[in-house]
Amino acid sequence: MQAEVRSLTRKERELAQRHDLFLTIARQVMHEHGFHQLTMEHIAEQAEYSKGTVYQHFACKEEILIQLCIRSMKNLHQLALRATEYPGSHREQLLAFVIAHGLWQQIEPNDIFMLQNLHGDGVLDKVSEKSREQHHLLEQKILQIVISFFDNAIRDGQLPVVSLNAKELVYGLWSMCYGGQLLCCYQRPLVSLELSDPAETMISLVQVMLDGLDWQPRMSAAQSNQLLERCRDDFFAAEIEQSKQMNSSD
Amino acid sequence: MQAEVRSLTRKERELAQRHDLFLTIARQVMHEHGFHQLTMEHIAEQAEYSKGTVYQHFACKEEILIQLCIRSMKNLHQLALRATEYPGSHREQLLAFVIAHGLWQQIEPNDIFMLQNLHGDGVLDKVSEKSREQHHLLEQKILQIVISFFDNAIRDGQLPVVSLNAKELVYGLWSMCYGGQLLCCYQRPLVSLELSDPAETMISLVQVMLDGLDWQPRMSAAQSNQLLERCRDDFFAAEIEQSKQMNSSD
DNA sequence: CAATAAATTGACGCTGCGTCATTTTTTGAC
DNA sequence: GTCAAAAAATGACGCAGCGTCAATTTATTG
Repeated sequence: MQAEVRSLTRKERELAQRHDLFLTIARQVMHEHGFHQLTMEHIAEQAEYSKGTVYQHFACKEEILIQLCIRSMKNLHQLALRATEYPGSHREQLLAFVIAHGLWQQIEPNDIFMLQNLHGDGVLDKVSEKSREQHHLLEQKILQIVISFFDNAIRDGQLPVVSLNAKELVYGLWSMCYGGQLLCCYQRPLVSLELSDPAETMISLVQVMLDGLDWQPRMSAAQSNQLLERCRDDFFAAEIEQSKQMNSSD
Repeated sequence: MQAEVRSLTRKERELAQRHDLFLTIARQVMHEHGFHQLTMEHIAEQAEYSKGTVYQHFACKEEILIQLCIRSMKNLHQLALRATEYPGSHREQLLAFVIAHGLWQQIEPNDIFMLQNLHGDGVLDKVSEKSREQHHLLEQKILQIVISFFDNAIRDGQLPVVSLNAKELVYGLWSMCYGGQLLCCYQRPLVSLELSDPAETMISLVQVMLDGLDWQPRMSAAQSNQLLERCRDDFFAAEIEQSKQMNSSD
């Protein structure tokens, strides 16, 4: 019985290991040549397996993409959870998340391309129901954390209730962060805006938005910079290190 | 001589007409089935020409896409130009543009998909230098108009100079509007945010941002709504009508 | 009307997806 | 250790769609 179990787990380990190998190779190829250059043959070749074996793990190219996206979003989710633990005001916690979001992008700039491709036409249709659900759930979890920052601030009287509710404000924040990341990827249109540090600019822009909401306590530019440094060099250090290791192993 | 000229122009007219026909069919197919379902064969078939003839007009699928994007962005450019003529404060002019942007999206929701696909992986690489330049130029022109709203407001002392300059603020505005449009397209993730009217929400969010900048004169919710109605029902009526006609002819 | 130029066609080669019958490897009973 | 049954791996195959180009059709002109 024990032998049977051990045997099964060895098999399973091998399977999981290969699954990871394929994902890792796919990621590398995608980052070097883009999603549309990624071919199942190429992955198989690189991994020294045949195409059929790759197809035993992933029903299609798109399935590989979404699994890589899920991997990346798990990192973001970790960062979001960590941000809820930031010792400070609700406003600082939200900003910690925005900073984490920027760091997440900086650690692996190509991941945002994957996310963009995931929403490209016909991709989500081809993907397995399971992966789609997993991705959606992860997105909802992150979203819920961000909503809670707003809800908590409203509850504690630090964010006055205006015509916009918490969810609408999250829509704005999400739009700006996501849109900003995409624009940075596009590169071409942005050069004329001469941004020296888009991630830092984004933090200031979020501060402007929070000021517009009159979210207390307000923060000076110096306080904002201090928060950024604390988050980057200290508070998220462990998560960043972990992400970096995950990515460098590819 | 005249006969020769007349003959040439007739030829040219026919050519231009067919060029438009192909674009129009491509647009329709894309809106019905998405970019990756668009095939040169299909276009040729629908237009009752052969594939080779389509290839005399467009070197590849991607060239069709970018030309459609250029078409759509010309509409947006018209709206931006019109916004500069809005009789009101600089703040109102900027908001008029944001409103126009929302209307532009509402008139043809699928156009934003085209723009997203344009930035998808490997698309801009395949496109002709000429189209890429044309697209870029159009984008720059629109961007320049938006920058000028900020510059003018700063010059006239209505927008106090803060740590962010005009271009950085445009980055924020653009990120939010563009990101918001994309999120609306994705549909799935947004349902949990329960937005009744994303376009209207976006205007309020921009107002929040402008309040955060302390851009004078401030506007009440009532004034904001009034501006929206004036823009939608009156000020941009001609441009909207024109766009609608262009799109319905497909 | 014929010669020439221009436009149009669709068969062809190619790449890459996804399948599945065949081959190879692993397993476990004896 | 041997062998039959099960599991895993393989790559040839069919298919779709891109882009090309030699051959054909249509238009122009002296």
